[in-house]
Formats: sequence, structure tokens, C-alpha cells
Amino acid sequence: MQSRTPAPRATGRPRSAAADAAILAATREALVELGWSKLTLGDVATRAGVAKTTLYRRWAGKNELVVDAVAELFDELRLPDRGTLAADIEGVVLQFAAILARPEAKSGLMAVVAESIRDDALRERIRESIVDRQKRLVLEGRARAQARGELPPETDPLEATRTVDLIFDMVAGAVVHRTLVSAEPADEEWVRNFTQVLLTGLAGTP
Amino acid sequence: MQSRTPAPRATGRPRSAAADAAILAATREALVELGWSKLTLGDVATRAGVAKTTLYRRWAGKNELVVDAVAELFDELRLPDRGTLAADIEGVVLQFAAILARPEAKSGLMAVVAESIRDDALRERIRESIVDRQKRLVLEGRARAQARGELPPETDPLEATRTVDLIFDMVAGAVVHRTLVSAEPADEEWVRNFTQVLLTGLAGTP
Amino acid sequence: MQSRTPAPRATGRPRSAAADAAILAATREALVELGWSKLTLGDVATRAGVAKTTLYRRWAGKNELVVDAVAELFDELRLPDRGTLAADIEGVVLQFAAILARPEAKSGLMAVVAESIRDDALRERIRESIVDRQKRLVLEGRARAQARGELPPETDPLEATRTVDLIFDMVAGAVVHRTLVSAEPADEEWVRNFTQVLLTGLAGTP
Amino acid sequence: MQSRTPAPRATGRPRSAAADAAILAATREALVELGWSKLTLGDVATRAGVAKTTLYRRWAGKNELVVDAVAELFDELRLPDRGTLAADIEGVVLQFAAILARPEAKSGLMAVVAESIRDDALRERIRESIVDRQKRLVLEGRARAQARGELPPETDPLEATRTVDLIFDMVAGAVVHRTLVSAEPADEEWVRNFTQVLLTGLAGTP
DNA sequence: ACCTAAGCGAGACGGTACGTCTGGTCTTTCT
DNA sequence: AGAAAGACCAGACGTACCGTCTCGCTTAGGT
Repeated sequence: MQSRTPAPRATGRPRSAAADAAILAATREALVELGWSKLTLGDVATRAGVAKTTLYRRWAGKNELVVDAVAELFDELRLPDRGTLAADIEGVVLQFAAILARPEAKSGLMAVVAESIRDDALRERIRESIVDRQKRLVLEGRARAQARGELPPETDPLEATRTVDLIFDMVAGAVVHRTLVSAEPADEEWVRNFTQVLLTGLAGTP
Repeated sequence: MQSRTPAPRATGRPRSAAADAAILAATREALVELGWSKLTLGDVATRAGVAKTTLYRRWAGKNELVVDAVAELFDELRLPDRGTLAADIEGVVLQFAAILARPEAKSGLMAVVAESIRDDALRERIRESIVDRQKRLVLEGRARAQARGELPPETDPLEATRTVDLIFDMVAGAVVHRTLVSAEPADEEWVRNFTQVLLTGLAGTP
Repeated sequence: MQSRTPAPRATGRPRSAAADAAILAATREALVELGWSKLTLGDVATRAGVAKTTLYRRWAGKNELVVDAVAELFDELRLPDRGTLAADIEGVVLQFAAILARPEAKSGLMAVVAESIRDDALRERIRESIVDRQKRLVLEGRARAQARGELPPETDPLEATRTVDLIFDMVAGAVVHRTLVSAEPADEEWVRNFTQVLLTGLAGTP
Repeated sequence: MQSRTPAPRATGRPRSAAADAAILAATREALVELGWSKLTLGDVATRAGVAKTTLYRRWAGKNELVVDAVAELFDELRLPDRGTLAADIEGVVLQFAAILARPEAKSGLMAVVAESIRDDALRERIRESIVDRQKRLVLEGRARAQARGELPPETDPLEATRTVDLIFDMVAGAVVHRTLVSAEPADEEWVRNFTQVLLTGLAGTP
């Protein structure tokens, strides 16, 4: 997680591996109970049975800690193979919606995105830990649809990247907006309608 | 804004109308300079040339204040009549993107949405002040497209409402995600591509 | 009280005479319930059924108001004629102790004295309203004792004044210290002992 | 001072001993410059180069802090041995008067006594830190006078205690009243007169 | 079996903002 | 012009967290 290059320390007492896990779990627990703005690092440390110094030795602050705590939630996303592009999309979007329905994800995600607006390093960390990691799903889905003949093959590789980004923004944006701003569940019916518009457009080509 | 129906007071010195405007302007200024998390109400009061008590007499806290300050930004959105549905959408999405490009909108909007997750009253306030107010644009656009024959008329009114919500989530979600999460500009090219996918679907029906 | 020269106003609504009394009574009531430091002028105004402005129009602040409110309490002191100097002193000291036992006197008196240390005008006001007004008791007592032959007549008038001040400081100081600092009641027994020491000295001349 | 036996803490960073001294000194400085009512704990903290939290961690509030700051002033009182009871009393009273002449003592002492009227814990603290500590002077003075044969030996021990309290109230009360209420200096002449009345009584036995 | 450097829990530290309260003043309308 | 009402500016209050620091203690690997 936070340890990009663990810098092999030769001497001294090694850092407790258990502490990391306990801290991240405590962070998610606190997010559920208190929400972002009332979550304090002192409280997280207490919940994790750890001193504040231990926490600060590993994370720079609340933002970084929550990014790592939330990122783990999204790693369980998988692209199911349900036979058609529409079914695949519906499947993955439902998974995404299920994660976003969890209070620790809701509370944490928007808050760190909000913080990232004035903090480039944080945005980069979010991108690495959360966003880019999930773009693979779009790529995979497209490849599978092309293999099935549901989508034409790529011609322009630049154009291809641009489209992946656009689709990702559209899918993630819609689900997030539905869940967090409109505060309505992204349930099966909504996902079906969304997928149809995404695939066939507003006019609903038959 | 915050005064839904201020209960017409008979006696005593009336509240200064100028103070409200000064406070909201100062809030936006502080959002630009400091961002959400470093914005303090004491600082806003100072910038507005107003005592802290005056501020607290009118708003319950940072969240409510920023909702009102940001809401004003979105009131300038207009649906242009450019002749076709595609052009109309492109026009309004570009306006939306332009507002979201302003730092006071960026900093404030996501933060209050994040806060609203654990605060129902705040979410309701956001919905009233910002979200529902702009859904009119979707309604207007559809009506115009139907008049032009670009979209079929409604049959089921319930279905019609559901579609408005879906479209709103898709449009707003995509632009917000592009701007705030991906942190890339929603420029003319992106808007053109987005509009095409929205209208004709992923496969790009001609 | 506070109006040394009522400045005969020709025009406009005259000041309510009842308000003065209500305010001073409310002040004493608040002193009993809240004590000096938690007494607020807003609260006094509310208790008196009067606007804060009315209160400030008549008194400069908390200090002045409380001096006037407390001064009234001491005006009821009388020097009884009990036949001997010792009995006279005991009588008046017991009265003084009874007043100081009342919470509004306790709370208010020491506080304004404390404030007066850095405020000459306030000290002067206290002297006029409280201290000098009661020195008459010492003068009266001495005159009566001289008439009875218990004390020799004055020779040096300057010396005479000096002695009055000394006796006053000794009597008032002892009772105040007993009541407020030692926080023990200045009851009959204590007063008897005190009077004896005062009259015959430490060694207790028979 | 405030640390009656702070329960020897085993772990954590120990409290800075220097901070205590700096805070008490800053408190006295602020008392001199500002007086009681304009003294703020924030200002004291700043003067002491200490955070407000550090101050509140050690003292419950302004009252307790000032008691400790003032108490230190009285610890320098000593009973001189000048050969006679009268001379001993004059010596110690002059010392007491000299301390009370200092603005930090004046400003602080009366104010905390005033506050103590509604706060039993505070009164107890004052008694422990200031009053009872100085009663030793009366005891010592009496013992010495008895050794010299100036005063008869005790017979009734209860009566003896009562007399100590009475003398203390008379001495302290008179000096305090002279200094703070009458606002006249307790100079050598006054002390001589006072001592004579105290020893020989009003009629002035030759 | 030591040595030593880093990690650890605890809690004090200097700061900063919070949201509330009070002190006095000012601005309304009504009397 | 005075009064009641209540908004206004100013600034202290006591609390809560922040992120850092200083303790004494533990825990390894290197010798």
C-alpha cells in the first residue's frame, strides 16, 4: 500500500506488520461510525491499539490514510463473463454500486477526491491506487466485446485510449452521481436502463 | 438562499442585506485561495468585514454556508437553442464544464457532497439549491427535441421522470468525474465525443 | 443613585422611575443566583423587563451598577444606644455582619473592591456610596462614649480623624475578613471576643 | 503549588518544569499590567511562551492560576525577632503591607477572594495556599511573647485556637482594608498606631 | 550474550480553529 | 425623545485535533 519502496532497513526493530492492517481496518471502522469529517487520527490510533506516532510514521496524514483504506475496497472488482457486452457491463456496474453502497466507501471516497483538488500528490495517489487500477475493467470488457464481434476493432490507438477514458468517466461518474449525489440506489433496474442508454444512445436504437 | 421564509420579524434591528452578499462572496474568495479544508469561518467573517456571530446567526456551519455560496454559481446555466439536440447538449455541457473549472466550484462542490453523506438535512439542501434546480435543463432539452421530432413523445409519465433522473446522473456524473477525478479539462473535443456516445451509444450508430 | 445631576430634560418621553428600582432589584437577585462573575448585563435587563439600552443609558457598566445595588444594603445600618461603648459596638458590628452574610452583599462587595484597584473613579464611587457613609457610625459612637465618659475628649482634631479611619479599617476589615476570607460566621460570640480585644487590647487588661 | 502530589506518572513525556514557573511569572506580570479583569489566559500563555492547552492542562481556570501566582508572594513573610511583641508585630505587619502594596498582589488577591464566595473548592485552595500558611506567624509571635513574659501562657487549647483566628482576622483584615478599600498606604506611622490599639485597646491603657 | 538502532505506547507540547458567550453599540419601530 | 427588540462588531472563552516531541521500554539483527 503506502510502501512503494520499503527501503530495506538493515538494523533496528522492524515495523510491525500487524499494525498496518489494524490501522487500515480501524480507519474503515471509524469511517463507518463517524464519517470523514469527524474521523480523527487519534481515534484511529486508539481503535487500532497503536500510538499516534506509529500511525504518523507510516502515513503523512488523514488523506493518505483514507485513500489506502478505501482503495482496498475496490480491489475485489471483477469483470464477469456473462456472454454479452450488455450483461458484462451490468455485472461490473452492479459490483461497483455494491461497493459504493458501503458507508466506509461513500464517506471516504468523495472526501479524498475533494481534498485532492488542491493537492496534486494526493490526486496522483488516488489515481494510482483507485482509478487507474480499475480502468483495466474497461479495457478487458472492450477486448472481450471485440472478440465477440460486438464492437469493431481499434484503428487509431490514441483514439482508443481516449475512448477508454471517456467510457470510464461516463460509467464511474454516473454510478457515483446516482449513489452519492442523487442518493438513490443503483439497483438492477437502474443499471439495466443505464446500460441500455450507454450502449444504444438516448434515442434508444432498436 | 438560506432564508426560506425568515418569519417576518416585527421589531428590532433588521438583518443587514449587504452582509449576506458580502459573506457569500467572501466564502467563494476563500474557497479559491484556501480550498475547502483550510477555509475557516473566522477568516470568512474577517474577509466579509463581519463579526463571526453575524455569520453564525445566519448559517449553521461551514457546510451550509458553502452550499449557498456554490449554488449561486450554477444559477447562470442556460439551455441554448442551437437547432439540434446534439448542439443543445454540447452547449449546456460546455457551460457546466466551465463552471466546474472554476476553483471555487471544484473546491466546494465535492466537499459538501462528501459531507452530505452523513447529513440528510445537508443533502436535502444540496438537492434543493443545486441539483433539482438544474434538472429543468434536461426537461427543457427533451421537450425541445420532441418538438423538433428528434425524440419520440412520452407515453408513461413515471418512466419519463425516471429517464430525466438517469440522464441527469449520466451527464452531471460524467462531467464531474472528468473534471474532478480524472482532472482533465472537459473541453470542446471531449464534449463532442461525450455527446455522441450519449446520443448514439457505444457502438456509435450512424 | 447614579444621576448626580438629573439634567432637567424638557422634551421627549421621560425616563421611567420604576425602571431604576427594577434594575437594582434584578441586579441583587442575579448576584444571589449567579454571583458576580456570571452576572451579565443582558440577563439583568431581561430580569428587570428592560432593554439593554435602557440599562446602559443609566449606568456605565457592571461595576457601577453593582456598586449602587450593593450600597443600598448598607443604608439600613444604625448605631443602637445600648448604654455602654462595648454594647454599642457589639450591636453595630452584628448588624454589619448580618448584612455581609447575605449573598448579594458577599458576591458584590469584594468584586467591586477588586475592580476598584485599577479604576480610581470606581473607588471614589465606592467610597462615596458605601465607605464614607458608614464612617458616621464610628464618629457617633465615639461622641456618645465621650459623653458617657468612657473615652477622653479629643485634643488634636487631625489625630481625631486619623483615629476614626484606623478604627473603621480595624472594624470593617476584621468583619469582612472573618466573613469572606475565613468564611466563618461573625456570630455573637465572635463579636464579643472581637469587641473585647478592640477595647482592652491583646493582653486583655481587666 | 498546584501539584499536591501529582501521582508519579510512569509513562509519556513528563511535564515541563520550566513551564510552571514561566506561567506563574507571566501571570504576575499580566496582573501588574492589566489587572484581574482584563487578564486573559490566552495572553498569559503567550507571555509565558506556552500554548493555551499547556496552561489548561495544569490549572482549571483563571481563579486557580492566580491563587497560585499570588500565593508565592506571601511565602517570603518572616517574623523578625525585635525584642518586644509590639516591635515584632510592627515588623511583620510592615512586611505584609509591603507585599500588598505590589500591584500583582492587590489585583489578584481581592479578586480571587471575591470568586471564592461562590466556589468552595477555590476558597479551600486559598485557605491552604495563603491563609493557613501565614497563621504560623501569629502562633510564633504569641509563643515568643509568652516566653518573654509579655503574654500569659495558654490555659484552654480550644480558646487558644480561637484567639489565633481572631487575631489573624483582625491583623490581616485591617491591613487589607486600609490598603485596598481605603486605598491609603499602611506606612510606619499607621502600623505604629494600629499596633498600639491592638495591644492596649481603644482607650489606650498606659 | 551483548550491542545498538529503530520501533513502540504514552502523553505533553505549541498551534489553530471551533462554536458560544458577553460587552457595548447601533438601528429599527412603537409610544 | 425614550423604550423594547434584536442585530451588530469585537474578542475571550474552554475544547478538540493537529502533527511533533520526548520519555522509558521492547525487539530484533549483527557481532
